[in-house]
Amino acid sequence: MPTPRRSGEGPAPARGKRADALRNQQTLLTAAAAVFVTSGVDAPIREIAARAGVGMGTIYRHFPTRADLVVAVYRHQVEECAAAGPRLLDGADSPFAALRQWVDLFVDFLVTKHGLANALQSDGSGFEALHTYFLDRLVPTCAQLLDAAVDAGEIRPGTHAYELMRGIGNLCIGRDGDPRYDPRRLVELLLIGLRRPQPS
Amino acid sequence: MPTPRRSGEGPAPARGKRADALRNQQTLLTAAAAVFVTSGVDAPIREIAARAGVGMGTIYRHFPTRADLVVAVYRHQVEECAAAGPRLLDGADSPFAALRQWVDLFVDFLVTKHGLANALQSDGSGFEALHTYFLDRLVPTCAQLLDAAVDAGEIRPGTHAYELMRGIGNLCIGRDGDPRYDPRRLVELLLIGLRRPQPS
DNA sequence: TGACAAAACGGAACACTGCTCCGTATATTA
DNA sequence: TAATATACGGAGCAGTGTTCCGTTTTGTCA
Repeated sequence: MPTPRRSGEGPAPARGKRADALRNQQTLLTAAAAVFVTSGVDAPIREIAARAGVGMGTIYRHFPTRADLVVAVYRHQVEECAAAGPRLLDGADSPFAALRQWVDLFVDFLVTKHGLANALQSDGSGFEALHTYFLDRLVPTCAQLLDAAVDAGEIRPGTHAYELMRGIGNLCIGRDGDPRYDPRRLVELLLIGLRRPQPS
Repeated sequence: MPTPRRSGEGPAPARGKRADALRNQQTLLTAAAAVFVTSGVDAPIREIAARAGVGMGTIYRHFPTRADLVVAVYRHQVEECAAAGPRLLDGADSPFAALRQWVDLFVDFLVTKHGLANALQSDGSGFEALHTYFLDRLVPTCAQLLDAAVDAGEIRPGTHAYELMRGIGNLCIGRDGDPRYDPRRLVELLLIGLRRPQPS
């Protein structure tokens, strides 16, 4: 019955993989999540492997680049964030309010992940894919909210979702816990800057 | 005559240093500047040493941390930027215009230095001093411009220069040359966000 | 069940980088 | 010129990313 037939190629077969491989993949995700919390997303690979009780080879086999691992760990939350856009658009008082709420969501996500915002913009070796995944996944949602706010006349047109997302991500970079620097305040400033001068 | 007496301690004696030491220090600055352009401010120390034709020990003796070297290379430009504040305040049409011009100056400086903005916020080992120097040097100037604009009623009070500077610095982080991301546009948005809703 | 092939594992080993340490070379002074 | 303080050079250690291959485990089939 568990015929491992795989007609096409597709992104996520997960069929035909050996039981130990599946087990280890899960173990690695759990270990990585834990290590990310304590040591940040750029923790030594060895540390994650040790935590999971596997060898270095295993980690690289499952997650060829660091970005693959980070994406896997945070995939759920990113997808959730992407999905929240339309919902907020429906529920909020105005498109701009929805945009603001959504941005808050995104910022909350970033600031609670030690070093993630940094990694997102890092020009380091294994992080491009991370950058790409986040942007690919979230820019469309952001664009939808942005467009709605433009259509409603609440904000000036001309700003691209890609640029805004990167800007917000950038503002979230920093040693966490500095009371003199709160990304939220600056992000708020950025959003205010988007507004139409006069409500027409 | 060149009595090497040094009464106190002070920051910059530079007296009594051997001729070769002085020469090497200069050579290192030149080499570092060149390497920073091609390989970024986080180029391998070995590369800089090789370029200068000196050993590793020499570089560490003159510049104990990476930040010391980076600061030394860019000191002139940073001081210049700090000094430009008052001048702009005098010459511009309004304090806000002066602030904008000054920010432009700062952004221009950052975006033309490969990886400098990154390093400024890096939580890496040898970069804290860099962060500190830039902020110590530029925050007062920024605060002066900010206060003037507040006093003139052009912008809302409540924003701190430190936070603004860090935000601007953060926005300048990124792989340079991405046509879809222009720090200047976002910085402009930030400045617009600072303005008073109604010119009172 | 037992044997065999494919899949997966583990970790030694290599490369690269930051940084230190100390024997050697050079400048300065008397 | 001799003596001494300074400065130099680079080998060497430590931490990390990444690869490679001999060994082990799993799944299959007779």
